[in-house]
Amino acid sequence: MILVTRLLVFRARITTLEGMVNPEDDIPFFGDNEEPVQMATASGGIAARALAARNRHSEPATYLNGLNPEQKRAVETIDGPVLVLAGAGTGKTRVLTTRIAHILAVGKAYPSQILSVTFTNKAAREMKQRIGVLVGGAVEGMPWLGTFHSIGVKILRRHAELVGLRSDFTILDTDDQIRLLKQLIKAEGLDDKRWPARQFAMMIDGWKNKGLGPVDIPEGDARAFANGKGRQLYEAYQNRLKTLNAADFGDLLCHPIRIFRTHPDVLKEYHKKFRYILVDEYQDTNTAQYMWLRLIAQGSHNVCCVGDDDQSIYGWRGAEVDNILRFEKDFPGAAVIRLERNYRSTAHILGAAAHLISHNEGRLGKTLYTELADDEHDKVIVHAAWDSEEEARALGEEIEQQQRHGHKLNDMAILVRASFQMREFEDRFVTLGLNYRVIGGPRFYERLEIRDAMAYLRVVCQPADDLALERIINTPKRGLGEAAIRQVHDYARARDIPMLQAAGDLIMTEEMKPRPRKSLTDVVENFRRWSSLLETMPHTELASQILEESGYTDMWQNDRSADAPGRLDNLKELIRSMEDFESMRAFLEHISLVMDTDRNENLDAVSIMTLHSAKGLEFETVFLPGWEEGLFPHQRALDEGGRSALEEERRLAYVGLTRAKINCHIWFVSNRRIHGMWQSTIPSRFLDELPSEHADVAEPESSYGGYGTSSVGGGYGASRFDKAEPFSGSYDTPGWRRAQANRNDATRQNWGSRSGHAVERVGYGETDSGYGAGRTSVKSPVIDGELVAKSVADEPSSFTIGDRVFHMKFGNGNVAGIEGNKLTIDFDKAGQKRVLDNFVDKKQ
DNA sequence: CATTGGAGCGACAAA
DNA sequence: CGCTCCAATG
Repeated sequence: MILVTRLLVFRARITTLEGMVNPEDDIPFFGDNEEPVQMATASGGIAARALAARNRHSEPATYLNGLNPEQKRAVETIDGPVLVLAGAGTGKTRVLTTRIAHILAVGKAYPSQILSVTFTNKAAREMKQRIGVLVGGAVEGMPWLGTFHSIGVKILRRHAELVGLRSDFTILDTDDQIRLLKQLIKAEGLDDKRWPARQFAMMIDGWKNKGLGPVDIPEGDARAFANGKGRQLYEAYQNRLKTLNAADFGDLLCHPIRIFRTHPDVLKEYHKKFRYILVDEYQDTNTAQYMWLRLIAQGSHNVCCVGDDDQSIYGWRGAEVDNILRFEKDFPGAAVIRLERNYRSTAHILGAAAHLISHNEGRLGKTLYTELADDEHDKVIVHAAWDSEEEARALGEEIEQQQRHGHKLNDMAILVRASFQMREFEDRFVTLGLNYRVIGGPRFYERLEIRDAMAYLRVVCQPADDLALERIINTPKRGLGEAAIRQVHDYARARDIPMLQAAGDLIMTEEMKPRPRKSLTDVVENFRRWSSLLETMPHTELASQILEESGYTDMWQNDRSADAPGRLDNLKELIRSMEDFESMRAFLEHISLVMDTDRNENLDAVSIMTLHSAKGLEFETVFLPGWEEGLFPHQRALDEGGRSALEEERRLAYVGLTRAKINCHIWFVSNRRIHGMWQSTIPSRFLDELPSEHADVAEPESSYGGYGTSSVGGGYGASRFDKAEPFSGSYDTPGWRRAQANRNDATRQNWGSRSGHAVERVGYGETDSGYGAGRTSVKSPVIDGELVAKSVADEPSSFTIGDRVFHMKFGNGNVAGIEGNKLTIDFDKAGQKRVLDNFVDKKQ
């Protein structure tokens, strides 16, 4: 009852607002979904109640309670440009959401007049949910809360015709993009092996990240691909997209920018529209996003960007940390607010992270502090494991241990550098029966059968979608082979019409052989019928009808292979998930933009995800496996990117550490399988950047220990880590120094001796000695003049077929084949394996 | 035209 | 290792 009263008061307040707003300022925009919203609904909301309370007693709003002075300032400074430099765990999201609540509460804007941009769908979802807590149902009136891409689509659909598209354009994913590019490269008469479409797709992505169209790209870039045909191909690609009525991810930003620039009247609408602009993760904006934002922000100047330069991890995607550094120049008079009090992590975790990140040079420099005492908490713990299998096993045991101590699986996460690391954990957890959830891993919508089904739906919704048609025109098999498809394709290209239309024309002629002609007629008629049902039949029903009538479900039912039933299940799941959308088009748009599905929200499960997708999240316990040179920092960063790439890797490590609230466990292994071959690895340099006051090495003898006891070929002696002393100062022999200088070799090989005595752990004395400048030639690691390993065989292998050999992991075996320095060995116990010759000893 | 097997190759991160 | 592409066969 009391609640109801408060809501009424709040509602009254909103009504007043309506009165206050100059009608001119609120030009009805897109109508339907943007009616002025009733802010408080049955669910109420803190801000709503707070405001109600304030109205009665003139008290400060309670939603501001509990904010520290800086946070409060960031929330209340709503007019003019504001830059919030918010370190990890300093309540960034809270500031953003409270700020929105505040803007609404003081009546400065309608929910629909706030533009709020995030990077990931997850962040958008979370923000929406948290705003909902504050302002209740008013959040439903915020159509402009979303990712750059989803907001870009929304704008583009409204003005598609200004860039030569129709508003029902298709959004192509990377896969479609590559297939299309491959066609174009071939059509140009180029060798698609020499000029891989994948690489060209990346170049185009890069250009679009900078907001460059075909005419804008630098001459050098244009020449770099396909014998100087780069620009021409890019142009052809854009033209083809137009014909296909399609846009790729980059276009979702670039097209709106072009529209804003060429149509000031359109831009003006948005200037009036967006009274307040908020941007999350500003350090990750790329040039295109930055331009987009600046164009829009010219209107109100009420732009608030929140970011942390230490968490900039998307440089490879074109992010410009500069954007955050030059904010004050771009928006003169900007208020800059620093949030440095960390509410998330223990002092140990914070201390470890801070020390690590201090090795970076290019940063604004913030000092995070916490008021949590650290004497009762564990340090960051570093574990060593023999290989990735054992890493998974030990990590699994650690999780079970935690579980026995009453910790929820939901509070634990495994954060990996690269997604291929995930599988090992999944395998292990399946055998353990441990619940896990993979976030952003191999995704539902990337499965073959799902993509096929989607292709059918795409053609029905958007008949010009040739890529989709080509995908399924002969799936299931209908006798429309390469020849027939080419015929349709050529016919279509010659007349510049969509393939489906071409097919429709072609079957009326005598040009085709009878058999394919009959099949093609069926296809064309089917699609015509399905399209005509689009407006009348419920979309889920239509979808299952399409899959039935096309013979697609039959195809899998007749399939005797083991995974066919699973695929049928997935198709059912696809149809089921369509129910949540109001139309087939809405469904298609959703999945092209947000590929992630997290079902089973209420299941208690460990999360497995990449470090990149972990940004913004937090967990009680965080596991960070795979801290080895070459994996983390990643080899490509070491080889190509120089110092800045390495610093980005370090920021990634920083992000990983700062996800943890209480416990943080790091793992490194000495053997990892890369490309199916076992390679020896050395611990990541980042481990040496953890200060010993905040990081400990796990005792090898603890419950998960037993490194040397691999099941295969076991009993080859003590663990190499028995005497590991990771944080014990530096080694200083000449050979050690040379080894360090050379450690940027393409392959990290067999460090230390193989005879079982203590391993020489990397003890970088000074941080800048081992890497950075001066990598002129690639050499193999050398210890005291002895060549330890080499990645490329420049001389014949010293082994011959039939040699009896011994391998650390697999035990004894016979050499069965030799290719360069790669040996195929029949092991007595482990079967046939391929290994590098450095890892086996010849027996006399 | 479809199926099959083998060679060859490749890979980081995401909307 | 796992995928795609190609050539050789049914």
